[in-house]
Amino acid sequence: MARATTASAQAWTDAAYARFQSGGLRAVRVEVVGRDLGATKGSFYWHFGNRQDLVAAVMRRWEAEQTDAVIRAADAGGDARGRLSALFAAVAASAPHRGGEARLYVEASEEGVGDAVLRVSRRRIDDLSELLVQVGFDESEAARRATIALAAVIGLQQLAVAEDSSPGEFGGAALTATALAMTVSRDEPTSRLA
Amino acid sequence: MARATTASAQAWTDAAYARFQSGGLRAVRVEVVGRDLGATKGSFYWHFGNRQDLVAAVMRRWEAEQTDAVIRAADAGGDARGRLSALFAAVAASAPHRGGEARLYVEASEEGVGDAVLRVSRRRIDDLSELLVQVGFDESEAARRATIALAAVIGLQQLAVAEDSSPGEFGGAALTATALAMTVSRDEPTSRLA
DNA sequence: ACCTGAACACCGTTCAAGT
DNA sequence: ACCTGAACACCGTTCAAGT
Repeated sequence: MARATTASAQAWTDAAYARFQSGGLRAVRVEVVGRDLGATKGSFYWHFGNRQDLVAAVMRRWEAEQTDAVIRAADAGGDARGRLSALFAAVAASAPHRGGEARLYVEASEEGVGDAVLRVSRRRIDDLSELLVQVGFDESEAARRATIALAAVIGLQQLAVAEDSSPGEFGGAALTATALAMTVSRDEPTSRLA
Repeated sequence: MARATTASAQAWTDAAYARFQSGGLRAVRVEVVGRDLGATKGSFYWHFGNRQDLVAAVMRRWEAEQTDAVIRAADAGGDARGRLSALFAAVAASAPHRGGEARLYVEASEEGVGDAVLRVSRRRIDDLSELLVQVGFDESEAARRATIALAAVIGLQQLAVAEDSSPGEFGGAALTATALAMTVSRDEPTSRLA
């Protein structure tokens, strides 16, 4: 309806999203984004209740744009095993998301928008889990393995962030291959180890 | 030497460490810690160059206190296999470190003290790696698997933080058992057992 | 040598006032 | 309806001044 309103709130969200992509949620500051926009803080507080609302808008956009490009990369074709290795390779290749996702889990919960990140995580676990069922795991074992695999990806991102340097010891193809092997192999009866 | 100086800087570090333990590195703020201490910011800037120095002192303490209680829990006895499962169980049991370590990877790198967290991580990887060598993996495969396992632990912490609730779907014993099974099993690549 | 207190910059938030 | 500009609170940092 109010086109101008929508456009202007949109402009704030656009500019905030750009800041988010390069510097994480913490880079989404009202004053800085306003400067990008050539607007004052008064303008912002007309369109949004507070900074958290802007952060929430950024996360809504992020969640919507998580059209799961990585997962789709694995849908290229082939059997479940081929798709699995394509998926792991795609994740490894997209790892240099330096500014964004690695920090997102902690930041999102600190900013009160952890739920968006959780929904995306669960979706990824579900997708991976489905592939694991296709290679012979039962549902619950597949779900657990998918969870661990996603956790490993997240953890490697954390380690890479702490490491700071770009390629680093936590990003190699060898690690990806190992992670895949750990996810799909099972010579040990789980019962015997617990 | 200057006993008073040492004591007072010590007092700042003590109070800062308490804040860190309950609220992470971000809770280490000069004004707040000063309030805890009944001192002014002027006092702080006599003992420290800036806030980062205080954060660094906190991290030095943290690293020193990482006497690896978890790893030692695994040293209780038994063979490598038993120690491995004890280690995983101990990690799972100590997971509810709500205030501290989960946020540490991101926070530490943002505060410029990511190296401390990296050193502790490498130490943990080395310890786990050694156990994996004892159950038959070669050095490099063991190192990779240990890295993935640590990453999974870190990632599960991230997910739990995002989830916010205490017990949660990312902290169960079943997941721990699965992680252990994934770490020690290998029917896929190097298929021979001795 | 150690500390206080006031000042400044930065950013989130509010609000009276403009158009 | 939409925005400006000034104000305030908060916190990191500096510094002249006290003891």
